[in-house]
Amino acid sequence: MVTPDIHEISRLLAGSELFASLSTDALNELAIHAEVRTIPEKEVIFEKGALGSELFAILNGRVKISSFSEDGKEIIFTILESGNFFGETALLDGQNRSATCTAIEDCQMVVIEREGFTSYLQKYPALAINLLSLLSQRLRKKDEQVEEISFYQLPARLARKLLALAAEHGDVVGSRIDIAMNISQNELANMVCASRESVNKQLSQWAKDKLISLSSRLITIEDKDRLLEIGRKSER
Amino acid sequence: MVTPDIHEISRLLAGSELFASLSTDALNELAIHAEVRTIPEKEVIFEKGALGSELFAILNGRVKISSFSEDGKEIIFTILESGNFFGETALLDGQNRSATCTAIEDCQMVVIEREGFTSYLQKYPALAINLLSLLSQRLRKKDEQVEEISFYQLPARLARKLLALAAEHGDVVGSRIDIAMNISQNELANMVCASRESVNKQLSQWAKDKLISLSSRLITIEDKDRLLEIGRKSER
DNA sequence: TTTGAACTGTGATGTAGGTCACATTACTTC
DNA sequence: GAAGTAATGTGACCTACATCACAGTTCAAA
Repeated sequence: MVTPDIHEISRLLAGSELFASLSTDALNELAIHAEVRTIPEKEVIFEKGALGSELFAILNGRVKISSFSEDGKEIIFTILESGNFFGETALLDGQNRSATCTAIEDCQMVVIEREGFTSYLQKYPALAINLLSLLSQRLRKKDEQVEEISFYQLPARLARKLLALAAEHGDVVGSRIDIAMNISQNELANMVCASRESVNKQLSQWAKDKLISLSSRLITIEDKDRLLEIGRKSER
Repeated sequence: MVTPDIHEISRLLAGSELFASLSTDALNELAIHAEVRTIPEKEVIFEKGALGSELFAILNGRVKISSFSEDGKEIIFTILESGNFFGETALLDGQNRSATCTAIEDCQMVVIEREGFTSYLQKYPALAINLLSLLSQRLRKKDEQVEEISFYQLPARLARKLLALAAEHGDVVGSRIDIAMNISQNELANMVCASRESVNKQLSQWAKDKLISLSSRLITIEDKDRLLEIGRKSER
């Protein structure tokens, strides 16, 4: 665990969607309650149901937010990356962790404890209002997630997820987009509520049809328009 | 549209989960920006995609929050009643309405416009913090909704939904619980992401097995324990 | 008190996609 | 480089539920 000086932490915080709008003085004040933490790939940061009220702001690396059923099935709610934050739910409503969070790459985070944060919220209403806006957007996204699961069938869901991953985490290479996150087809299946086998078959089919190309752990979107098309039609 | 005096509105606001903790003075101040509105059964209060930034606090009656697919399928996210509020998403993140809202009974609401509300948020950080906590709880509930859809199959989903409706909106009559909301089996199906026919067949079966009893627009839970059991097992 | 319209009940049929059971390939680490 | 583990690819089979197509009921309004 590295702990740089206050001004360094303050500078790092300014890169987070949550704290971006705060003044340097305000950030310095918050930085007192913060520390920088390094987390290796595959480490579980917290588990659903656990106690805990730390807030995490990602400096670099990626994290998955997921939940597991009794018999071990996983659903991945979202993947977060540099600039995003998480852990706010348990912090704000005082209950247990609502989902499990796992590093899918080596990560660095700024970690803030509840006390520091809530007193700070009270002092800087602008932060509270910014957070309200961000939470609203998250609610909106979750509504969309529910809609996708219930309205669309697998091909549309998968096409949409690929496009969303490309937009959020992809690298544009000419007219193609690489999705090179540290994600297996199994995890991709868990994002679209489908079995690994079904996802694999659909991806293979699309690879044959030149909509995408597959190489190990890398999906490249070759024909964005046709994927968009598939994502639009085929309602359930 | 009835518009009672400020003190009356202020008194009504105090009954809302959102404003309950505010002082009388603070409520009076907010009441200036509020009006009382009466909405008849079946009226659409706002539609997904529309512009609008009013916040609604329900005084009495019930409302459904839902969304429709291209080809007319509906998914009902939640049913809200007296004491609940809605409309905050578009207000807080400044985007369009994220879902459609329809009165399922005659309703009375207190309606507050964005300007009044946001200036107020800034002035009373306690309100902001209360709202943050409530939004977190809503996020938590949405996560659960996604989990239910993807982990459980119809019987479990339906059993859980009946129990949830009973807990939130039911009337206890001896050892039974009546769910007498103004809801058709079709709408119940839309709450559990299933077809009306499947829901009907499952309900009929349970009625035969004396787990529930059905009379027109009224479902009575006769054997809560067995429903709980069904809600627990039968993972997908 | 009749007459639509909306809701409920129930069988027959179809299918998306899950599950199972492997084979093949890639990635680690010794 | 060998050996083990994790990830991918692919067919055969099965089942939960949707869809379809009615018939019977209840409700409202005329």
